[in-house]
Amino acid sequence: MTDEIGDEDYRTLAEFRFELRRFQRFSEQAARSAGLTPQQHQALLAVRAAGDAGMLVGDLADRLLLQPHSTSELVRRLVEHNLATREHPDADRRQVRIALTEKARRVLASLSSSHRSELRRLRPLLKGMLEAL
Amino acid sequence: MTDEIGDEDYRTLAEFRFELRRFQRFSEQAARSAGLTPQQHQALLAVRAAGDAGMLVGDLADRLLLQPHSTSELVRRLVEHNLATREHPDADRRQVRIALTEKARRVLASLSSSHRSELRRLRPLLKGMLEAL
DNA sequence: AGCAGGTATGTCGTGGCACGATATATATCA
DNA sequence: TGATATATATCGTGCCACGACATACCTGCT
Repeated sequence: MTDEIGDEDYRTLAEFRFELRRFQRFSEQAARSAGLTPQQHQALLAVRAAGDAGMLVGDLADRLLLQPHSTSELVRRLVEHNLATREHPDADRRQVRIALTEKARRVLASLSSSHRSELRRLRPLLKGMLEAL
Repeated sequence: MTDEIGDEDYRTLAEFRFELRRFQRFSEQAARSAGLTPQQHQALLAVRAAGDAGMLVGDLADRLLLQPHSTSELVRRLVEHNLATREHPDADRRQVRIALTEKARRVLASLSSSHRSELRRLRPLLKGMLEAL
């Protein structure tokens, strides 16, 4: 929009996106090796990060940037795979509160550890590219 | 795998992924506003960053982390929308060299400028989260 | 030269995932 | 109590990358 973009900027932008794709590929691969789809992994992480009280379907939709009804389907699959439980709080019985199963917590702990390592490995590279912009 | 992951780590990982999703949403939205699919945008950026000589389908596949035949379909759509040209080099007539059209270069310049701004805006946030891991 | 095998790209059919449109259940408030 | 809003769910659809396979071309070996 404002100032010009030069060859070097294109290279940096392309390189940044390339590294993001590699990270996502790493993450997808790790999730699938653990028996999860990438989306299921992201859902577990978001619920776990929200704390012990669990999370509502709508809140999860906000964090995943999905439509509520897409999130509803995702949660159905989590329950189907014994990764989450659904519960209607008495306060508002339209809502559905999601909590993780023991199995989910176990799988997520392992995935998160390898992700932290991978991100630490990528850190200098990503920071360098962010500087270059 | 090695050391334990605590509540704080889960929050940082979840926040990092949330910001990545937001950036991708921004990027998708920007691409669609410019009349491109997100994949088309990434393809144009990769070809542009490769330089004036253009790029082979296989090289583009490597940069986009796609299968060559998926990339072939993507390139077909680029040509269809007057965003790229295909050419068989004399040296090896199996290959297809991709070059950007003027239209593509114009659209990409505008998109890249807004992406650079957005990334500069995000920079402190992303760097902070990378530190926290 | 000619053929066997490799390489670069392309075609076709399929599946998964998020979406739009719509439905259901529950809550809130005039 | 009825009207409207909110939270979640269901159903059918479309898109994109993939697997399986096909085609064109190249290269080395004999």
